[in-house]
Amino acid sequence: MGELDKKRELIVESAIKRFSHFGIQKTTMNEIADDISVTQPALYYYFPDKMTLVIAVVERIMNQYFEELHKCMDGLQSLDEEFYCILTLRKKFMERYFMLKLTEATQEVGQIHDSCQPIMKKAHIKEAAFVTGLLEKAVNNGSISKIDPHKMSGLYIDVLTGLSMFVFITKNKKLFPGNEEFEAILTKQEEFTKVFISGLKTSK
Amino acid sequence: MGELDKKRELIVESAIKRFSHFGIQKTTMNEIADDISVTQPALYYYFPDKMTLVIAVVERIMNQYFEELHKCMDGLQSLDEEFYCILTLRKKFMERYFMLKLTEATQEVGQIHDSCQPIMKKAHIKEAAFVTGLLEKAVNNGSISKIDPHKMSGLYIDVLTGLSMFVFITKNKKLFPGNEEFEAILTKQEEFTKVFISGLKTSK
DNA sequence: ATCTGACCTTTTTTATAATTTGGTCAAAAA
DNA sequence: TTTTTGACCAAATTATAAAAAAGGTCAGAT
Repeated sequence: MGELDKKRELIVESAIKRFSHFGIQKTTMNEIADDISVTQPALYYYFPDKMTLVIAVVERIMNQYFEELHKCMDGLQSLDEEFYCILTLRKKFMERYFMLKLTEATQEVGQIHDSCQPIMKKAHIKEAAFVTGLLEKAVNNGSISKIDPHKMSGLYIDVLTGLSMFVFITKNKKLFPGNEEFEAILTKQEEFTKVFISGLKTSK
Repeated sequence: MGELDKKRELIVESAIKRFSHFGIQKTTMNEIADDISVTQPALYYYFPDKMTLVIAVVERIMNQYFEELHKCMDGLQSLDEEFYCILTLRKKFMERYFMLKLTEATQEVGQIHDSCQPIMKKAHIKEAAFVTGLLEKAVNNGSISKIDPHKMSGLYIDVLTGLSMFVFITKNKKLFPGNEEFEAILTKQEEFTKVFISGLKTSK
């Protein structure tokens, strides 16, 4: 890793910290510049604009997610275990990066968030493909019936996301969701997963 | 029905029309007064404030929903048919009364919407109880396994609502959702319902 | 190749005035 | 007595303009 990439890393790390805590909108390029003890124009030597930096940050987070996803999946056998692992990891990342509003439960439509859309879509497809893989394995196992893995993985992830939004919107009268909200989400998702897997065993 | 109630009806009907089209916030008491050809203070003889009128409107809508729900349920046998009927009716009402934002997919927290919360909660409980009844019947039928009807009905409705929010938030870049969005919601809900019912047959 | 100070333009914030809206009340009309 | 009105008020909303802050550029220093 060259000196240039090393500095880029430094910038991204500072950005992740500030974005996670204050949100993207409330973080200025000046603050990030101060963090790494350079003037603000120096930042623009490494990232042409804020949008590019945001994308780099989101990309890094999603990569980390998939890295941990593969790691925690190690040694698991049943679909139940695997799905539970996904739910837990999702909760972890949702709590950690809630302020980035990547699932944009709000509709403060900044062009910044629009720029994240392609990368989030890519991540969504990747995650769906991963779940599809798990389902295909289970089908071949014979542990579930011959459903359409692609279709079912999409449905599964959409419901998970939908349940998150449901809890955030209906129970989130406070400014920020607390541990209770994240726990409520996980509980609902677990309940759903149980029935869902049962359904996959006999469906069609 | 006395003369007083008749006029109240008139006011509520005008309010429903304007609320459905322009939303609650963008409808003024003056406009409603004009609709029924009286001055604005006359309105306050029938409803002490706007909040009370809004509640009357929402109550009327929910009553209509449950009335139609019972009606369209007539003669249906299987859980599949009954759930499909619910989905269709939900779509109908969601399309018709979207502008009231009763599920508040937005977080424009007006005290007006807060005042609707109790009545919406009541309606939610009522709907959940209704679905619970369907599930109990199915359990006694033997058409599904001995699950917890109360818990499963809550889960089912939460997922339905979550899927609505999911589509609205992720696909609604336009100001208003169109027919495509409502269709997308219905499709997802149908797919989910299929697996869900399968799951109920073998769960636990 | 990396960084800075000076500079520019566009957004966002702030402060303030104008308007609208929800709501009240004494008195008139029915 | 029941219903409606015109006149009125206070709070919320909107409109406008000024001030500040933000993103971004660039020639030149290191």
